[in-house]
Amino acid sequence: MNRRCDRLDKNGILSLIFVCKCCCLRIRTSIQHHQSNDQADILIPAVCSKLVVDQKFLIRAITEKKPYVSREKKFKEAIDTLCQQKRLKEAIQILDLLDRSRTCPTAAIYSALLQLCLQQRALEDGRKVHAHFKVSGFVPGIFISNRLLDLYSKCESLADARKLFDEMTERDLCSWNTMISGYAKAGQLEEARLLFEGVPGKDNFSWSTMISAYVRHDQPHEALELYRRMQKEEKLQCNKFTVSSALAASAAVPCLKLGKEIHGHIMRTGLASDAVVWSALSDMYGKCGSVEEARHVFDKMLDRDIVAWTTMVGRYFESGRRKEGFELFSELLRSGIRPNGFTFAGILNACSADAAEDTGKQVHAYMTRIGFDPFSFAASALVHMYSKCGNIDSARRVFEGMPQPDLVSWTSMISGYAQNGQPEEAIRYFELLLRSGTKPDHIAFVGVLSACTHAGLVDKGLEYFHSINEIHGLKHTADHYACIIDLLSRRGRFQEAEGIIDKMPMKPDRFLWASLLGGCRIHGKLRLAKRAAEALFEIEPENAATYVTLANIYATAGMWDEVAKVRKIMDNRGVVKKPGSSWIKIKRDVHVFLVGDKSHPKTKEIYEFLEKLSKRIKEEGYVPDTNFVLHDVEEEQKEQNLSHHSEKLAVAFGVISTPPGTLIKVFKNLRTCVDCHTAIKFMSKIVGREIIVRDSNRFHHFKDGSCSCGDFW
DNA sequence: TTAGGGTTAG
Repeated sequence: MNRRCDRLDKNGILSLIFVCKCCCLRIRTSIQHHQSNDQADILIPAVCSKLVVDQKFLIRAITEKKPYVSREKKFKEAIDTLCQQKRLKEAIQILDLLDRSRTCPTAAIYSALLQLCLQQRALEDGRKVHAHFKVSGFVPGIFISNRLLDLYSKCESLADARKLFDEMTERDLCSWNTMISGYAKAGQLEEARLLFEGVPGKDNFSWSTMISAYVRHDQPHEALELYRRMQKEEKLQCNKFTVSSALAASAAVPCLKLGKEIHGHIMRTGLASDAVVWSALSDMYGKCGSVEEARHVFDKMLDRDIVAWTTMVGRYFESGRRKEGFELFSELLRSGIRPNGFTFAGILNACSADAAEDTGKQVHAYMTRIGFDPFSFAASALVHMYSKCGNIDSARRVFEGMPQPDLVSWTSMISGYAQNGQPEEAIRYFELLLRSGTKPDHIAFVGVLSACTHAGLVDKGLEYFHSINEIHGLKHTADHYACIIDLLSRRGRFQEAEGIIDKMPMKPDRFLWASLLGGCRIHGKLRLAKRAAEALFEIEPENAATYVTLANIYATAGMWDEVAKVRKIMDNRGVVKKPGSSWIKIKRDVHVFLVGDKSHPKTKEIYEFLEKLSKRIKEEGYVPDTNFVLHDVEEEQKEQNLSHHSEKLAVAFGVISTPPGTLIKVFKNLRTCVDCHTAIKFMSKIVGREIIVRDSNRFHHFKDGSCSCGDFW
C-alpha cells in the first residue's frame, strides 16, 4: 500500500480513498511519509473526513495499536473534521469515546464543540458539553466559559447563562458584555441595565450593546440619553459600533438634529468607510423623513453592499415613492450585485401592496434563475405576493415547494384562500397548520375566522374563537373580537354580537364597529347601526365611509329626514367622500376611471358598449339596486349614477380592449358597491369572461354569473 | 470568545 501511494499522484490517492475506506489510516501514514508537504495539506483532510465516516472507523482510528500521533491529537483531529462538516451529533458522541478511553479532553476540543453548538444554536448539546466538564474534571478558563455564556444567551437560556456567570471566579469585559447582550436580546432590559451599570471599565462594546437594546425594544429616548451620557462620561473614542447604534437611535426617535450631528462626527473621524455606518446613516435620513438626503448619502457610498441597496429601495417604498423604488431595484440588477432574501422580500412586498403581479412574476423568475433559499422569508414573501395578487394557485405552488413552510407562509395561504373566495380551502389549510406542529398565532386565527365569515360558518367560527384561549392558550385580541362580530352580524345574530361587545375585556376598535355597521346595513338594523356609527364618529370622525353607510341604511328604510341629517353633519364637519376610482392595466398602460368619467379617449365606445350591456343584463334578470345611493334623487337619475360607476366603466373598457376570452382584472380603491357586484356577475355571463375585481377589502372572481365571495364582502 | 444596518402574515 505504501509503495502504491508513493507511485500515485494526488488524484489517484483521492480516488483510492473513496474506494477503500479501510485503508484510510494506512494511506494517511503513507502520505505523511511520501508526499510533498503541499500535497499532504490537501490529502490529509480528505483522508480524515473519510476516516470518521462512521463510529467503527473512528474507534479503530483512535484505538489503533501503533498510533503515529497521540490519542488526544487524534481525537482533536476527528472532532475538527466532524465540526468542519457540521456533524454535531457525531462530534458530541466522541465525548463518550473519550470517557471510555479515559482520555481527558483538552480545552481545544471543548472549544471546537462549543463553537459548533453555537453555530447550530444547539442548546441541549451545549449543555451536554458543559456537563462533561464535571465528569472529566475540567476547569474551564475564561475563554471556554465565555463561549458557553454566549451559547446560553444566544439560545435565550438566560437562567443557565446567569448561573454560569455568577459561578465564574474570573470575568473579563467579554463575559459582562455577552451577558448584557443576552438579556438585551431577550428583551429583559432592566436586567441588562443593572448589569451594564455594574460593568467595571465599560468599553465601546458595552455602550453600543445597551444603546441598541433600547432601540430594538422601542425605547429610543433612553437610547439617546445613554449615547449622550457616554459622550459626557467616558473618554472613549466612538467606533463604528457606537456610531451606528446611535444613528439607529436617532432614526427611531426620530431626531434629525442628533443624526446630523453624528453625520458630522463620522465625516471628521473617518468612520465613513464602513458600509454599516453608511447604511445606518442613510437609514437615519430615510426614517427622519428625508429620503433625498438618504439618497444623497447612498450615492456617495464607495462600496455599496447589498444591505445598502436593500435599505434604499425599501426607503422609497416606505415613503410611497414606488416608481423610484422599482427603478432603483432595476439599477441594482444591472449593477451585478446579487440581491438576497431581504431584497427580494422587500420588493415582493411592494408588489403585493400594488397587486403588481407582472413585476412580482419577473422577480420570481429572476429568483429562480439565481437560486433562492426555499427556507428563507424570500420564499414566504413570494407566497404572500401571489396570494395578495389573487393568484392563489401560484401561491400554493410556491408554498408546496417549501421544505418547511413558516407561520407567515401558512397565514398567507389561509388568508389568501379566505380573500379569494375559497373559505373551505382556508379552513383546510388552517387544520393542516395545526397538524404540522407549527403553533398558530393571533394573525393565523384572524385568517381562519375571516374564512368562516366568508363561508357563513358561524358555529365553526365560534368554535375557533373559543379555542384561541381554551386550547391554544393565546389571549383574544381586538382583531379576534372584530372578526367574531363580523361573523355574527352578517348572519343577523345581533343579540349574541351585542352580548359579546358588552362583555369584551377591551374597548371595541374601529374594525369591530365597522363590521357591526356593515352587518346592520345588510339586515337593516337601525338602532344598532346608530350605536355603531356613533362609536365610529368618536373614533374616526373624518372617515366618510361611516356617514355614507349610515345614510344608506336610512335611505333603504325610506327615512329621508335622517339621511339629510347625516349629510348635514358630514358637511358641518367638512368630511368629504373619498372619490371611488377603478383602474385596469392593458398591456403596459394603466387606465383610471372615476364615477361618470368622460375623460378617457375611448369614452364614446365605452359608454355605447355599457349601454348595450345594460340592456342585455336587464333582459337576463338584472334589476338596478338603487337603494345604495346617498342622494335623494329621482329613480331614473339614480340608475344613471349607478350605471356609470368606476368599476363598470373599467370592466367595459377591459372587454372592448382585449380579445375574447381574456381574463379581466380591475382594481378599485374602495369596496365595490352592491349594484356593481350584481351587474358584474351578469356581465361575466353575457360576455363569457372571467372578471376579477380587487376592491379595498378582497378579491371577487366573477365567472358565469356568480362571484367567488358568495355575496359576502 | 462578545456586537452594529435590511425582511414577510389580517
